[in-house]
Amino acid sequence: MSHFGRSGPPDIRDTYSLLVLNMTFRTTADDLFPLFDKYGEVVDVFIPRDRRTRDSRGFAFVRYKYAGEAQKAVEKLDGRNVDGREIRVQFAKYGPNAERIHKGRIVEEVPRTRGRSRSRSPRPRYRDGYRDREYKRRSRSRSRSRSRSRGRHERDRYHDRERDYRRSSRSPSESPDYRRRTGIGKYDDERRSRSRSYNSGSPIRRSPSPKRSSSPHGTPCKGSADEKNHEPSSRSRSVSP
DNA sequence: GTTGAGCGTT
Repeated sequence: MSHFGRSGPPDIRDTYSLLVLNMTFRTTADDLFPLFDKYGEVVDVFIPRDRRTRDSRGFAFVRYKYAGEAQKAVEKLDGRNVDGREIRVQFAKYGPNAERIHKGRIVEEVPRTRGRSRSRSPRPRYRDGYRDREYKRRSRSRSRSRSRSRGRHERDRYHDRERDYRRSSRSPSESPDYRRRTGIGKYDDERRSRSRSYNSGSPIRRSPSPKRSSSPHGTPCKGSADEKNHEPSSRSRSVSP
């Protein structure tokens, strides 16, 4: 077994975590275990994988029982050619729960934003993250083009998935039937249709160009002019897709 | 089929 039959973090209390970088995406824990086990007692080998594709991310964590062995493995396996690529072995700095790790060993738990932070420099934590950008799907502020393929694929796939999800599921309050049955005024219907015109096509996408999106008084966009040309009554009835 | 700096698990 690659994961030692474990489901969660076994015991990193007295273990020394090593971070293996620059390894191939096809390298598995089973391939790293014999290599690292030769230089010491390996407690566990874990390779973070994608939550959706379950694909390797290209790095792994190897936990040793003793720091001496870990250090030895770092010096010996650092630069070792694995599967046609030289891996980079170094001590882990952070833990899964953001524990502070010194030499791969947990020194203290995650500190709060006060106290020790003053003493230490507010180093920019580059956890731009994998998780953050998955859940927050921020494709704007993330100008850090670190990876071209992976980020692009993730964003595209998530966009598609969200679009499908939003398209397939619809709240009853947004249903024309519901509005008609509840007896909401038709002016509301017009308002709704106007709102839909702005969102026509992209449900959540906002116009990237400010001059086009905000035209409060003049230079109406094509959509506004077109909308005014059309009859509101017919639009009210043609709200149903 | 791709990718390449990094810090992690049902």
